[in-house]
Amino acid sequence: MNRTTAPTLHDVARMAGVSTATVSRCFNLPDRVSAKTRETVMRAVEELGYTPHFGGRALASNRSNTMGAVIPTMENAIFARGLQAFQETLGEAGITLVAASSGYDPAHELEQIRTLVGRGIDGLLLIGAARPDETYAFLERRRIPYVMAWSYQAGHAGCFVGFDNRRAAMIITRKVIELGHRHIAMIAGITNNNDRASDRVDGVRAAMDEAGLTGRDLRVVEARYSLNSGRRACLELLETKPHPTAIICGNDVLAVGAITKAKELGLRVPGDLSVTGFDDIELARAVEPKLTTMHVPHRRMGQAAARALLAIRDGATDCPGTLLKTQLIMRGSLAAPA
Amino acid sequence: MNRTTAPTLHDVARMAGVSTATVSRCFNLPDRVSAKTRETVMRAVEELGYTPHFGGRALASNRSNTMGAVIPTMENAIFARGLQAFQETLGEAGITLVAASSGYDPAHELEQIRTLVGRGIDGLLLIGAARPDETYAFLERRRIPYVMAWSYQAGHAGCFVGFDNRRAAMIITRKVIELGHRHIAMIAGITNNNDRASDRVDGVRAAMDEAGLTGRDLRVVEARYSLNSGRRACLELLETKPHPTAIICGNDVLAVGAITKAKELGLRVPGDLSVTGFDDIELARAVEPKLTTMHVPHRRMGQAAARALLAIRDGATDCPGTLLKTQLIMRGSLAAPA
DNA sequence: AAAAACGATGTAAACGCTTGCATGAATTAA
DNA sequence: TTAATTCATGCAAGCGTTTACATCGTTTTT
Repeated sequence: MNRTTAPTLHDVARMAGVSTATVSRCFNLPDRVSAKTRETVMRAVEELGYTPHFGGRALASNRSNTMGAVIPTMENAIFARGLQAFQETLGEAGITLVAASSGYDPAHELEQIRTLVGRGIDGLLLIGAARPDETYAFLERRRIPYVMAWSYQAGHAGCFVGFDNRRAAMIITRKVIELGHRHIAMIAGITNNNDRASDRVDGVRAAMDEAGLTGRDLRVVEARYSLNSGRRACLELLETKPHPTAIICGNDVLAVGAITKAKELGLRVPGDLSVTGFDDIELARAVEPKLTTMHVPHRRMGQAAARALLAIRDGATDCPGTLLKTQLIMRGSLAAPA
Repeated sequence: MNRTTAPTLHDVARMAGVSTATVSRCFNLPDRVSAKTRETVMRAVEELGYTPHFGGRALASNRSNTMGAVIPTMENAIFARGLQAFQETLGEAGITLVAASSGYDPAHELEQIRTLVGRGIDGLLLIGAARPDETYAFLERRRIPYVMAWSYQAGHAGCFVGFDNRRAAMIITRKVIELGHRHIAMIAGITNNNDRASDRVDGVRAAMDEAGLTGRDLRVVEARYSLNSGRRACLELLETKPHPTAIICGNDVLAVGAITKAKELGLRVPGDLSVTGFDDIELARAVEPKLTTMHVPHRRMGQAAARALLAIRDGATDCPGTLLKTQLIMRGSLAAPA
């Protein structure tokens, strides 16, 4: 036995005393092989420590059993969690994940997509819908099945597995207004090239309109995804008069940053200032007061995305997209104004 | 993915009026081809929209330009952050990342490693050193270069890119003792199959010994990686007399859980109870009081791991491992006992 | 001017696997 | 008993690339 090179189908076949075809079938169509033979083969597989060679497999079957994902960054807990679930679900189906990150840059995203496609993926997970036509054109030309997560744009072509960011933001804003707040401010994520962030701003605006409050009553500051940006943005909002009595944040991290800053400035939360988040990550329950936020089912989204991609692979013709529900979670950081 | 229409090397060769070998060389050894020919070939490549087929390439060259990573879970911020940096550094070198997760289960880790190896990776990132001999044997037999991150076991074979968990835990414990604490407890991560967690416990014990405190003075409770587990563990520790005056936690998440529980129970932190963390994730600065913790350079670790793997790929013979430094960050959650 | 060296290109054999088709044995139907 | 059917397995032709090795002009050396 040659110990220096990986064992091949051939080695297994020889050891088990069968043909390579039979060994191959043991892996791919187990019920086409008699139980006895299968057992012999599997014993040889064990003994040799055989693992199928990806290249050979991809070449012969025209399938890579690999799916790609390009997300903004794994450092953001919501994507990390979604990606984890995506990978787990894929793994159950024998698919491995190839991952890349775009750093929120559409040009870089396209570059990453190109690389993954060249690597031979059977499907692709993307985040949101805001990207240049060029990217969509590339995907169409190469016939790569893809799903977009975290968004759900009814008018947009393609397959979505996400939720209605705008509507969710409306719901949380309605609650804020219902409690009596009139001076409302928003700390939004960076909206450039980010439909999730901009939809949330739109949603807040829409709810204000609906309640007869004018856009002038809403001050919006954009901030990068970090506690410190949230703190800075909060400070900026509190420097001008009249103070807002409630700050609606585009995500939990910004909200927690805002809360800590507000407390540092001697404000009571929610007594003097209410703050709301969005996402419901673990952080939301670590801060005092606990964060009132919009719960997003990140894990379920990752799972659903994986299932959608698997369905397409298995021949689903129409888009097996999913519109997920979010849920308003009332905790301590939102109350009626003083 | 429709590969039946994808152009092949052959198509390019025919169009350019050369052999497939020449086309291949245009990609891999451009200076072995005359400028004129190369230009003709590249024009054909452009026109056909040709992209090399990954499977064929991997099969023929026995190289994939792909590296793998098997981490416990991406949902843990420290791994997500390290993986992100790992992927970025790899990307700069034209390598793509294939990712899988083990869920902290050694058997599952081996399974994932098998899959990735079968997929044809040129190198592998693993977390920690605690895994069965079988796994190491497999890697050796398949001659897969690998590095282990988050740990640094001097006596252990293999290449480490990590830090000394034991020593770091000693340092933070010394500080706790130095401030006057004598009744100390620890909330550790699950130590089973986790050398980072068990090294941290060892470190705490060692520092206690060093100070002449007996092991009896240290109560250790293990807890899963979640806020709630930290809360439960904290409660458990506070139910028995004498109360500890300081709780050393194996990671920040547990520490934050402990702090929130302590505050709920009406204890002042750090007045009645000091709490320390480990990792220094963003959460550590979101809680009140801010967490005294051991800073771990997760991103630098991911980068260093990528660089080590690239060095090995490029022929480095001795292990290009790295021992990273951690740093004690004093914030508000640790003070002298009342 | 002949010999040697070189450079550009082509030839063809792998690489490890899947799969349509063929084969032959075992089972069932007639 | 014979023919038809089923089932397990083997045979062998690819799949798209890379890469020794061979080939054949061209240049350099002697």
